[in-house]
Amino acid sequence: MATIRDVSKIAGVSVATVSRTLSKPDKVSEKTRKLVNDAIKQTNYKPDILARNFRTRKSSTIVVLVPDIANPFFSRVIRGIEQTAQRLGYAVLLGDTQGLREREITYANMVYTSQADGIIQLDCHIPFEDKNDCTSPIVNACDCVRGSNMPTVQLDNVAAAKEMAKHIISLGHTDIGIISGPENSTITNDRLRGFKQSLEEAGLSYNPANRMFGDYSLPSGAMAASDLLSKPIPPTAIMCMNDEMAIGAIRQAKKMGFSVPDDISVTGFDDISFAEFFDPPLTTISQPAEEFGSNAMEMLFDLINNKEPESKNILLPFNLVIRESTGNKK
Amino acid sequence: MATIRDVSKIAGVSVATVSRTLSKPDKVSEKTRKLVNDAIKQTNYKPDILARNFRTRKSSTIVVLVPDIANPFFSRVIRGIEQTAQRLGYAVLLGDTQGLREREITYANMVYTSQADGIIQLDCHIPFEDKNDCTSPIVNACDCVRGSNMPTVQLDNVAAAKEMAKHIISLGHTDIGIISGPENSTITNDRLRGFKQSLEEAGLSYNPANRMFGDYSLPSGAMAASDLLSKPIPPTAIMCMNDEMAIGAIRQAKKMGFSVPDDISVTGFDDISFAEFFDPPLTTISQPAEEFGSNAMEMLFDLINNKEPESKNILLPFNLVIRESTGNKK
DNA sequence: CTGAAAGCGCTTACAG
DNA sequence: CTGAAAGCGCTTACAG
Repeated sequence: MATIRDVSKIAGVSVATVSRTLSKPDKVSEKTRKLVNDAIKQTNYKPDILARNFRTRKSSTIVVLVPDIANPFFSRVIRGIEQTAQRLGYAVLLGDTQGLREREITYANMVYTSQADGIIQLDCHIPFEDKNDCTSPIVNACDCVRGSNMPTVQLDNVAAAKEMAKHIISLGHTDIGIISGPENSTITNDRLRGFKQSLEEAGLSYNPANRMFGDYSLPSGAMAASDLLSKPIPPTAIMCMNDEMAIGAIRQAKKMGFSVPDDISVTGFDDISFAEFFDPPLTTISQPAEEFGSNAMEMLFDLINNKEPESKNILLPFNLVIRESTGNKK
Repeated sequence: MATIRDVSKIAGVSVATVSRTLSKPDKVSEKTRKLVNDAIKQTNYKPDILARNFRTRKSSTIVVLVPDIANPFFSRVIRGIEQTAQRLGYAVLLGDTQGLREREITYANMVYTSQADGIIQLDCHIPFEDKNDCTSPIVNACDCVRGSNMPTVQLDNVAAAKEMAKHIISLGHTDIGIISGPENSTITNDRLRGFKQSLEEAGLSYNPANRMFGDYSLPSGAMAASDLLSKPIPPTAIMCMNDEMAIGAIRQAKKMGFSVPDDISVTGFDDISFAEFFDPPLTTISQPAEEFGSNAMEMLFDLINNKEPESKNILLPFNLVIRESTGNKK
């Protein structure tokens, strides 16, 4: 591979001039610029970005910590990150953490080792050994740590769950099951809170026995639904904290001979592409997945470059999408 | 941040010795080793990997070119890549190309600029300006370019499609629609070939009017099915080239009043997690998605390190999974 | 086993 | 507008 030195020799100028021609062409005379560009073409020179990054002390790379890349919602978030990163001149390193603290720390350490300039964390953990030492540029998106000083991009999960519960209650349901995510997730807690608020406003009481735990996967939704529907008097509606669990729940309900929504209404969350194509199409909360990514990346860009972001706590809009998996209580 | 120089001063040794303590501790006396390690702890020294990479002329990073990261099959492949890369000491850069040649080239160029040591391409394109100049370490996985000299990891798509078609034919279907991927894809062509082979072996003729084109998305499957089922005499079975299109097709069939599989059998390909939970559960071909990734990464590792890979053309096993979306012709 | 020294390919004040 | 020179933080022959 040709280096900047090879180019400078052929062009008959110094390496500084070649460098300048590349980075600040207006600071170079037209004549010299042509000389250099010709030499670049002749040698098929490509600047060594690794050397440049090393010299300028920035990697122009960010690392994204994602608990599960195969989750369709996160995939879309990452797509949003990648597109914006590309536009802003950053490369994206993939850190599939499986939610493991050890892997989160390993990947987050890349900032200390100059391999990355910043971090986007999609899980509700602080990915540092010392939780008080969040000195790295980091944005916490999607499921966010409550009360940390990390900047966030999130949904108003309380309000969204509240609106969903309200919709269910408006259909006449009073005995409502809930399939929630794992207990230590901020998203889970917020959505549960919204659910409870709607119950309360409707004068209904929250029955902890109606709450089942899943892990956001299809089978976990099916298992939870099985428990709920095996009760002597099963609930007439189930609110699920994501679409996968809702799809698993509906599948299980059908298997057990329940009709959806005639016997039981089921709702999801996220509005993944499959939601609309499922039978019945899922009533759910749509979220602008790509925007989580693009907003997080833009904010991180400001943080890395010591600009004050417009906002350090972005709340993205949601939308209740009513389809056919919910119906009036019979 | 502390540098290797800071550590060396505190430990009272040369930087070379600090470097050695890190990379070849057995070449350093126990006493010195302790001195150095203490100094490392005291200064909280973290080696600058960017500098190390620059110095050793390798980035320990690979870039993966994926047409669509939100595709559930590719997500799993990438998960396999990431896990194996991590194990082998490589970081993974994400190149969401949207199938665009321009973006493929941009990302593939990272090898020339020292930002990456190798490439995994998941699409059937040669991602270089000059298609004959595949000098970069590259592995072509999933949808592979036919007749290029890039090493490959793929499925025997001809055999898989053949087996699927055989299954459909064995149920008595003779008028079979096919919803295929885009025309220029190797996967598409191979699967079509397998389909035709089974027809031929069964003495059936291939009817080009029964072939619809999709783009592997849910809506495209629905649209294609709509065309197929609007025919005066619609086919009694539809073979789809992936699960999303099959799910879209079933959804559309149901909308149009067809029962699946009673009126029409529908098959998918990939066995994504939703396939099993759909109604009816999808008859499909399962592929070991993560293994595409791990095999590709292992092969790329050998290529990067100038070891001869065990095989340069890996064929992964598939499995016909018969569920309830296929049934006997009535 | 250890250290002095060269050097990886760039960028960037500085001087002219 | 241009060049000489320093230097980013490491690694690695080489010599002892």
